[in-house]
Amino acid sequence: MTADRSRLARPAVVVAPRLLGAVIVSDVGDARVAIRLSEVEAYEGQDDPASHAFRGLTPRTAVMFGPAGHLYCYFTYGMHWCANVVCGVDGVAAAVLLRAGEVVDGIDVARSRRPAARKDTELARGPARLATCLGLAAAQNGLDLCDPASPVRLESVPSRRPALVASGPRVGISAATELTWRFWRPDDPTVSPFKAGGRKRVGPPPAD
DNA sequence: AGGACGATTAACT
DNA sequence: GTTAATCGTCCTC
Repeated sequence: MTADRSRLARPAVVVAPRLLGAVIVSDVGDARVAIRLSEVEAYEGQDDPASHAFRGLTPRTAVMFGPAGHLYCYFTYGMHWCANVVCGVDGVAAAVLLRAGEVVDGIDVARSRRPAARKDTELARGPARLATCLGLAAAQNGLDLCDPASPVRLESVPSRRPALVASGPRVGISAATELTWRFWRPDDPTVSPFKAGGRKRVGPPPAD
């Protein structure tokens, strides 16, 4: 069952924990890969200094400002693609970064796209790894995940927030590190390792 | 026009 | 534990 758009048209912080256990299905490249999500992060747009949309609408962030249920793909570190589910009402930027999951279909295709993975739990353990498994890049930016005819879809979104959800600071950011907007399934082996965010400090250490 | 930096990963010591 | 890879985006001249 493809996701109901109205359930995604809420703040990213509300939607994010509810996507744990949901399945994203990709038919990109005439091969199917499906991933059950185990780790996500919420980004709330113009109020959130860690969000790409913090400084307003640009060509890159335009999809984040659009209606919920679309795919926001971005390129980072000169080599990696990452994928988000757009949330919130039309005109308000919000998105959930898909950080990790378990490959539940197309495992041979996922392995071929991720030759460096030594174990199946590493295939989609990290946002760029997850996007690579699914074959997501620029061409998939903006796709409608709620359309049953779309090559990339969101399915099996739980009707209720899962009973077991862990939360903590988001990974790899240097602003708003006090917010615990990363959500994951505790004890799931596909959850990515935590890395403290931001670039290395230069200058005196923080005053306690 | 120039430069700093990044919602990361893999391969090192 | 550290670091190179690698380029689009955005900010500041």
